[in-house]
Order: sequence, then C-alpha cells, then structure tokens
Amino acid sequence: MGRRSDHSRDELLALVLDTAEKIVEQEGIAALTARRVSKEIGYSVGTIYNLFDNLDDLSLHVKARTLDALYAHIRAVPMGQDVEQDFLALNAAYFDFLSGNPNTWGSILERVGADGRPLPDWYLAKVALPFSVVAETMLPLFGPDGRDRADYAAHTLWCGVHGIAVMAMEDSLEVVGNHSAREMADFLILNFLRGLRAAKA
Amino acid sequence: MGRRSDHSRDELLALVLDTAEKIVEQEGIAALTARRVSKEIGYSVGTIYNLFDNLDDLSLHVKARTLDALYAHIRAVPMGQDVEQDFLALNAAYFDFLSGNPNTWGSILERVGADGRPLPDWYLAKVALPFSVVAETMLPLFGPDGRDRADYAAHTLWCGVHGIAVMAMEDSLEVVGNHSAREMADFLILNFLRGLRAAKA
DNA sequence: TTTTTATATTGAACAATGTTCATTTCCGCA
DNA sequence: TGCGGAAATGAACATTGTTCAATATAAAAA
Repeated sequence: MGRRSDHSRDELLALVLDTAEKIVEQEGIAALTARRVSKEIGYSVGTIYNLFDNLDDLSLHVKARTLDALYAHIRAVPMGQDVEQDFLALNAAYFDFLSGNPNTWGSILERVGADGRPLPDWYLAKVALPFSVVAETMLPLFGPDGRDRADYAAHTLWCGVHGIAVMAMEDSLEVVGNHSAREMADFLILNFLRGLRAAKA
Repeated sequence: MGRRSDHSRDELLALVLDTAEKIVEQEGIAALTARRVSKEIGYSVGTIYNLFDNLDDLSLHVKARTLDALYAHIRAVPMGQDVEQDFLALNAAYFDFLSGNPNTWGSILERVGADGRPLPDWYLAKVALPFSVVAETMLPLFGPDGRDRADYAAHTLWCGVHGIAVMAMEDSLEVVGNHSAREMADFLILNFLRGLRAAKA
C-alpha cells in the first residue's frame, strides 16, 4: 500500500500518541512497542518511524503529555492560604494525580531509556513547570528578596515528596508499609516547613 | 563440549556475579546481557541459565550485592552523637557510597524489570536493612516508648533523601541544578528534625 | 582397567524486539 | 491524462531472552 489520505499528518500524530498513551496507562511502559502501536492504528511499523525518531522519542512525547496533564492538574488547585495549607493542597493534588495515572506517571519517575543521551530542552522545560508552582508556593516564607532560598527549599522539599512517591509506587518494596504515602508526604512537608520557621525565629 | 571441571558450581556463581557486577558498574544495567556475561567468562549462554532463573534473577542478585555493600558502608559510620550529627554522618556515608557506585546503586533506585512480579523475600530483607539503621538513629528523639513514631519519621525522612538522590542521578533533569545533592539532603534532614523538635516543645 | 551412569555444558533454534530503506502506491497538480 | 514527489509499506538485519535435545566428560560401578 502507498500513500493514503485516511489521516493528515497531525491526525496521525495524535492517533499514535493517543494509542501509545492508552497502552502505557493500561499495561505499563514495557508494553509500548512499535509493532504494537502500528497494529492498533492499522498502519505498518515504518509509519511510526516516519513520525518519531525512535521508540525513545515516542515514549518521551507520551511522558510530555503526562507532564502537561499534571501541570494542568496542580494549576487548578486553589491557592492563597498560608504556606502550610497551600503545600498540603498541592500534595493532595499530586497524589490524586498519581493514583489516577500510576503507569504514565510511573514511567516518568523511572529514569530509563535514552541510553545516557541528554533529554531535549523542550522536555526539560515541561519537567520544570510543576516545580515552578512549588517554588511559588514557598515564596511567602522567604519574602520577595528570598527567591533563591525559596527556590532551594522548594526543590529540596519536592524532591523529598518525589522520593516518597517513588517508594509508594514500588509498593513491593514495602518501605512505605501500610502507611498512606500521601500522609507520609504531609508529615514530611509539615515538619520541614516547621523547621524552616523555627530557623527564622 | 560437555562437563568440565574448571570451576565448582560456587566458583562459577561467583565468577558470573563478579563479571555481571563489573559490567553494570562500568556500563550500566542496560549493558547486562546473558550473552555478554557468558562470553566474558568463557562459557556458553546456557550456563547462565543453569545458575539463574533468568536475567531478572541475575540482576537481582547483583543488586543484592550492592545492598550488602551499602549496609556494610553505613554500618561502619561512627554513631552516638546527637541525632542531628548522626543523621548528617549517615547522609555523608550514603552519598559517598552513591558517588562511588553510581551505576550499581542507580540500578537499584530504578524500579524496572520484574514485569510486575513481586520481589522475593530474601531481597526485600536486604532492602530493609539500611532502613533499620536510619530508624535506630531516629530513636533518641522519641524515646524508647516511641519506636513506632521514630520508625515512621525515619521512613519519611529517608524516602525524602532517596528522592533527592534519584533526582541527582538523573542530573539531566537539572532539578537539583548546580546545587550539591548532598547539601540538599543535609538541608532536608536538618529542617525536618528541627520541625520534629519544635513540635515537641 | 573398563563400563556405565549421571550431569554439566553446549549452541542451534525460536520468538520478539528496534530500526532501516528500497520499493510501491497513490494524492495533488499541471 | 499523466507525472513528480511523498507517504506508506514490509521484508530484512542485528540483537535480545530463553529453551532444550544433544553431547562430552567426570564420577561411580563393575
């Protein structure tokens, strides 16, 4: 078969991404293969490679969608309470998103693929966005001239929450045990912030 | 070729594990293939499968060795100062180990392989050991009747440190930026502990 | 010492993967 | 109507994990 007009290039791109996302969400990133996607959309393997450089590229675009969704999700959280309340709300939204998208989000937390090649800038920018929300939330604790220190504290804290999330996903490790990861993250947040406040006083 | 007497079964096991560990440390977990190991030790592929169930099983045993080494490393840290000092010492030892074994340790932090099959108990036990040291260190802050709460705090904190370590390993994400991950973890530890102390007072 | 038994070792074989690219087919345009 | 360029194909190649019948040899028996 040769050239078709079933879908425009953009439609095809969306079709592939939708399908890939569905596969990852339902069966995990390991189930994402070029042949599988091509079969599901009714095109041949080669078509996937007309649209993406390689499988890593495709999975990176799937991850990018998930990052977009996460950003939208935490952007929708009402803010403006005191710092503690804001962070707890952020955390709730984060774990809410995580439990709703365990496989797609899990594929991001894994540091896999890319064979050591650096991640492209457009992707790094998407990773940075959710962090920026956290940094914003931290700002009141340091005042407008404390941007750098607020940034640092925000990064530290959110890497910490991230660590709990990772552990929770590999429930097999039983590190989190029967505790709720969400509560654990709350506990980390509250004590970290209290520590920061105590340091100022 | 048939039966040989070059190595006993145990010698062969050690030979395979040594070789596999070397490969993972030098080139990362992705470079660990059955054929590669068999070639390096001068046996055929089949021999690997005489010794291990499959590749996952082999890599699990390599990871187990790394966990043993980490446990020994942090066990050697002198303890008994105040809680803050002890934790900072633990943290220093942890990041020291991490920077000395980035690939082997990184392969543990990744949650990969095992296709969703649960990890075997003997492996989970090895994962729990380093955590137990952390829990021990936390105990003085809660007193002898506060074991459970100390455990919980220790798990929370160390998952947090773990998150920073993961982020630091994927330096490509630039989340940690030019900050030292070690310092970041120190910062998290100190403020978390200060928060705990402030909550008691 | 010779024969037999048991088993450690082999490597060909199979299925599945990512990736390439010459070939084919068809859309759009003159 | 015919033509040029591009989209779509799928066979082909290299590599992977994994299996298992065949085989060579050490150990035991005769």
